[in-house]
Amino acid sequence: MSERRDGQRQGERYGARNRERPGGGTAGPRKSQDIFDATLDLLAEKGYEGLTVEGVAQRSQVNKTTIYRWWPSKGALLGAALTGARQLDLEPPDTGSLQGDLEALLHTIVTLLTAPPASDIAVATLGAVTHSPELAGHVREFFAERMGREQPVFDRAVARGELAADTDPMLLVDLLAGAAWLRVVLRQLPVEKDFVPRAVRTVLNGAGAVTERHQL
Amino acid sequence: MSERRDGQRQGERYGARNRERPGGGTAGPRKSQDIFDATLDLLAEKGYEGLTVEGVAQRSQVNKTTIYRWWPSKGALLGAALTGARQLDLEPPDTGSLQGDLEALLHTIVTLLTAPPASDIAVATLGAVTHSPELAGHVREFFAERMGREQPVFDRAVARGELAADTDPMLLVDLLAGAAWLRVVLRQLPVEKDFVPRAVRTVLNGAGAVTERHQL
DNA sequence: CAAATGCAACGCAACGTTGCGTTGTGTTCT
DNA sequence: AGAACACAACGCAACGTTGCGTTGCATTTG
Repeated sequence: MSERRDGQRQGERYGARNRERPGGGTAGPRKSQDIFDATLDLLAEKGYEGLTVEGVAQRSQVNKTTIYRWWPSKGALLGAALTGARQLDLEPPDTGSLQGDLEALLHTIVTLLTAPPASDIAVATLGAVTHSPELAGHVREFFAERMGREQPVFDRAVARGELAADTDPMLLVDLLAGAAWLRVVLRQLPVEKDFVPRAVRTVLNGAGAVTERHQL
Repeated sequence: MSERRDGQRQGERYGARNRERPGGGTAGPRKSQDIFDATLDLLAEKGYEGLTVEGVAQRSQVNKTTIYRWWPSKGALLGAALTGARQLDLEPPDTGSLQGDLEALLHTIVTLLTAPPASDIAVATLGAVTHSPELAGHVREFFAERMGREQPVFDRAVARGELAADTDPMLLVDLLAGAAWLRVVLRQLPVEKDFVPRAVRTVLNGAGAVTERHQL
């Protein structure tokens, strides 16, 4: 039932991304933005299974033939819609300390996974990875690109002496982000207030008791 | 002839009434085991979306009506099938040290997520959590029960002085298991040989550089 | 004009449901 | 004991519905 209850995607609707038809860049239907909006809206509302091409066509005021002429499948359509979605663009932080950066990073992730309407899109998309190889490819690229953008956080930390130079940044990110995913989606437990600082502290300082600490 | 053959025992279909049958086990259709097997097989083969009730009926040599008489939906059927699946029962380890236990635990998880055929079932099931609230409930219970069974690992570690008494065990498990999930499913990267020991070492000792370590 | 879109219909598969007949296994009644 | 019965479970066939993805042809639009 809910109609356009979002309202923040609208602003960037005319972002001129797919508008270059004559020039010959990225092609797409004339109303591609409407189609993408409808796709993400419906994904958020009904999940990946409930997302239907015919539903998208109806909401975006487009014939379903048009959609099929440009994208061969539901996965491809969603992939294209996500590519244009700025909602998942998270700026990597720079707070001055590694702990601060990681806390900001994890906090952003938790927010993305819990705060509607972005959370509906994010959770449904990541959950659909196991169903659509096409989507899986997009998600893989997304994570790879994100990792690249987060690299400076760790470079700075090494420069500050907060991190051993041979540390694997991806492992740290995976530990933190993975814990958030597991907690929110699989365990379906609320994220306590201190989840973020505790997780970061554990990853940085360890949970080991006060026994010996082998120096490097 | 009497024509009251069906439709009146709706109330006692699933749930409470699954008692003694000739087989002596938990009941359902006579060939429930065949049905469950077919369900998990097809799930592994085609994923959650490709899993169809009619496919299960065909493979298990049962009419689809029979399946619908006992389970109202695909999610319910899969939930029932998973309940009987012993493949996901992982014995919590007891190696003598916390590090050893956690490595064993994480190794089991990584194996479960990567080694067919169990991995197909596990990945598809966990991925389907975002699509079926019914399944989500089962998964939540599964994780809760697992956490309970893993508790002794941490109790022993505290007793040995390897872990501060106020440590949150679930956080450690979530960090490790979440990282595995993210690495395997979302990033779709291979798990390196030393992933397990490195992850455990990070969680126990921290990734912080050799600066000061605040002593408790 | 030509490309893009609209439209209507199609075959296909799976959904979930229904009515009715059949099987199998106990129970009861001579 | 053996025939008759009761009843739950099962099979079968068909139904209407939805969504998929496709096709041929008319119409709009730049």
